[in-house]
Amino acid sequence: MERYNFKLIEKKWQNFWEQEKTFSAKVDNNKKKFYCLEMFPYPSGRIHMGHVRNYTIGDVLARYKALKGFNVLHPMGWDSFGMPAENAAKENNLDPKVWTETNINNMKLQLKRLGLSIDWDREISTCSEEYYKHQQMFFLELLEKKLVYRKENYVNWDPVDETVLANEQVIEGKGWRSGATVERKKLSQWFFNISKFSQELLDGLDKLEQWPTKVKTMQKNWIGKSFGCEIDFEISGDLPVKNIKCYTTRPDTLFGFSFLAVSIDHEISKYFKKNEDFLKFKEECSKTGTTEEAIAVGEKIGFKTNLKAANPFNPSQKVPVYFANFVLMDYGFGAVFGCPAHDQRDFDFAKKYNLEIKTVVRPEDEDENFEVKEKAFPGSGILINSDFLNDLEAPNNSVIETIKILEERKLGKKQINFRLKDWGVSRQRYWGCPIPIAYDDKGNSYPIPKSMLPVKLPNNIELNVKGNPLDGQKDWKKILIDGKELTRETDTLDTFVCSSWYFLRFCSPKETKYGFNKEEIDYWMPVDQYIGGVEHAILHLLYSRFFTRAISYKNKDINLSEPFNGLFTQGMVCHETYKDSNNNWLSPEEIETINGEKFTKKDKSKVFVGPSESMSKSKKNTIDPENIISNYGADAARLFILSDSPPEKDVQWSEEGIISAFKFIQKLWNLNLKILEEIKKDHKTDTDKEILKHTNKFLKEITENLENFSYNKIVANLHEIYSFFIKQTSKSYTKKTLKENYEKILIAMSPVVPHLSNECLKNLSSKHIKWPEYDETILLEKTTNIVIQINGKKRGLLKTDIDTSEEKLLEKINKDETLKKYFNEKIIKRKIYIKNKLINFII
RNA sequence: GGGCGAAUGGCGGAACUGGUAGACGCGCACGACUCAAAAUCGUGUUUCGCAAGAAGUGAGAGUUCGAUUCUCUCUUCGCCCA
Repeated sequence: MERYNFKLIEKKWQNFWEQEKTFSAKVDNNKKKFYCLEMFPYPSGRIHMGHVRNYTIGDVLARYKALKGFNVLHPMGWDSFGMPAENAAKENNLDPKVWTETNINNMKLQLKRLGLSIDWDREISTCSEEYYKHQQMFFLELLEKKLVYRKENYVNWDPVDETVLANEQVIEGKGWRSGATVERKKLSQWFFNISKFSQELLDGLDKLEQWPTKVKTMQKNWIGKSFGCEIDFEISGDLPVKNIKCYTTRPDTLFGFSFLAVSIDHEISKYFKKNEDFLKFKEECSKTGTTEEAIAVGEKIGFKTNLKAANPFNPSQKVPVYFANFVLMDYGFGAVFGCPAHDQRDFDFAKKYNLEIKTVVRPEDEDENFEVKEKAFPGSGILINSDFLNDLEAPNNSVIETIKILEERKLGKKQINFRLKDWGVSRQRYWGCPIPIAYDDKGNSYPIPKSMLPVKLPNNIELNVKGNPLDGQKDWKKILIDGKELTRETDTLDTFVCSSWYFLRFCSPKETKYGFNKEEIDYWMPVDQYIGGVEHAILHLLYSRFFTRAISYKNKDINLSEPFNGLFTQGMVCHETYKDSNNNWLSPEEIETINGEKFTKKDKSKVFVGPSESMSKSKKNTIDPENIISNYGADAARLFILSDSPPEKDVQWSEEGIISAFKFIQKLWNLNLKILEEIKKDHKTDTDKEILKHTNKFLKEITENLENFSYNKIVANLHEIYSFFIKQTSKSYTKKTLKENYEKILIAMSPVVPHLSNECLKNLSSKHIKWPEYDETILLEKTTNIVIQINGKKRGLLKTDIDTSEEKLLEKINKDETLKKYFNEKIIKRKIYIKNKLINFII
């Protein structure tokens, strides 16, 4: 048998597609469009298995839709700004630009070897001036529309490296590189007013029918709409503070009130500027990180003031006012009232400072003497010890009732609050899109005129400096606007900004006047299917949903709302983990299997096999896609990455699996050779019906599985139809039927194994390739197997004509010898007959 | 602590709106080819049992003629949030 030369054939087709520009997309108003997009990669240097899976899933869909007659847009680009480039450049003394471009070239070659149906003419890179120029323009536009503003905000500060850290660079409260304890530091930063769209972003989720509910729930929780009220607390004490406003979702627990806590940035802190103890306390607070998690996990500490807050329902009750580290200024009013019995944070705080813990809600199965002791009880129940609020059902009824009373007495008012905070986009880094702003010496900001864009990043600068390298660029920082000498902003934009509009840029990547061309986005947008990892379920997707709205805001010409009509989140690629007897991780290459047992190649010692986990360098269980493609070919890699698990779940990579896929490719090739021989002959008898039936059944199943993202089942379909055809070729058939049906099968499998399929189709001299429709009428069966159940247990199968009447079936059953023993002259109490499926006798 | 989801052979996983549990693949066993091995092809493969048969979809209950599928309780695991 001729060996299938995947290297030659895959290369041949990849060249063909490139030369013919097979996947080049053009606006065609007579054709229905399909925009298929996978999350673009960060150019780390090499593709990994996660990419292979992501892009194979997308490619199967794009190729299928193209065969279905859609005008498909399937682009690819690079999310090429960001910290890894800056870090790598620092370590190896390189220019981040050179590092990034080298990586892009390398990864592009790797992706091309996968045989993806990508329109490479639309390739974009977010670190290119042609890209970020438009991003700066958008920034200025949003600034004009007052969707961008500047304010002071906390950052994670590494005091040793003198640099700002991203949340993921803070590991257990320490800087990832220096190991120094991270501090909170206030910096003036730029913000996108995403919270203005909170309600819209929430409402929009309901329209996204083709999104996983899981992702929608996550976004809902992130936006965090809450229903509550603001309460005005009367303050007494030695300071000129009359009132403090609090936001609460649980006003019904007011009778459990035992302290009032405000953020260290609350406006009353101005009276404590000279208080040594307060300043010390403030410094203490700065040692906890800025994440919500760090604040939640960290110790709750407070600073007691001499102020007292009165309970609005009981003005004679006066409780102390504290500054507390767990109260955030940007949520509500930066002040909360403490009810220790029914909130764990308040409880911890009350325990520490010996404050009263008064129970005001009892669980339904407890009586009025119920008392909170070991931990807070935040659950639902019945109000107690609450005067006129007693016996209300908490929290549903009690919250509404309490707000009504507070409003009547003019003590507070109903308020909706969102957890979603504005998006801080300033990053104190070099390798990002410069923010097009300049300052005068008083710190006033000026937008850089659009005619002066892009603000280019300076090349070849010294990166091994403390803080932001752009800060040291004295010449670069100087700028003259309208005769005024100003200093440039040295912060760059968060890379999430780059990925918030790249899908628009893909529609018209060469447009020079603006970030996109209106006609092109009108045709292509929204993305019909977006595919990527669930790790971007919140931020990237939410920011993109914000960006399309922000661009459309106050703009008559542009009306974009949801950027991604369909979303699919694929699972991770996992692999077994290996350790040697010294508990060191071993990579799959260091291992060999002898008689089913695994040993190290080096010294033949025993290998301990651990559970399959997502591929990571630290566990050494990664597989390099490049080796896989070189050894087995792109088609085999594609086939296997799809085969074992549904795309939304994790898949386990295994040596056996890829080998099996590789063998199957060879089998398909052998089948092709056999059929090419057979169709030269002419047979007189025919078993055409069999071929027609199987082919149509296959086409029906594969089409349904493609539509439902059941790509793992497609592989099963391919195996089944192969088994049928390899047997069928030894039977008789007419030449024409064999050729026609085999051709349909080749087309149907081409989204999964495009190189092999196209080569086989070419050998058959096939033209006019389009998705083969199946014929339902061929699939109609004349007979069916009816399940015979007795008391719900399967006791036999009877082959009968389709739509057999109950009487006729009963006649048949009575004649059946093997079924007789089960009835055994017993009385049939009941019969359930489901036509063409089963009959159940209750005896 | 809260939310979401999952649990099916030795393994990955099928089973449409409640109707033949285990498709397809891996692994394993046996056979053919071979001096032999690999490759390839064929057959078998949920468990117990020689068989007839019985049990069986994380555990326990419920609804139903009938439950992997629906409801409730619990256990374990995963993801996200705190």
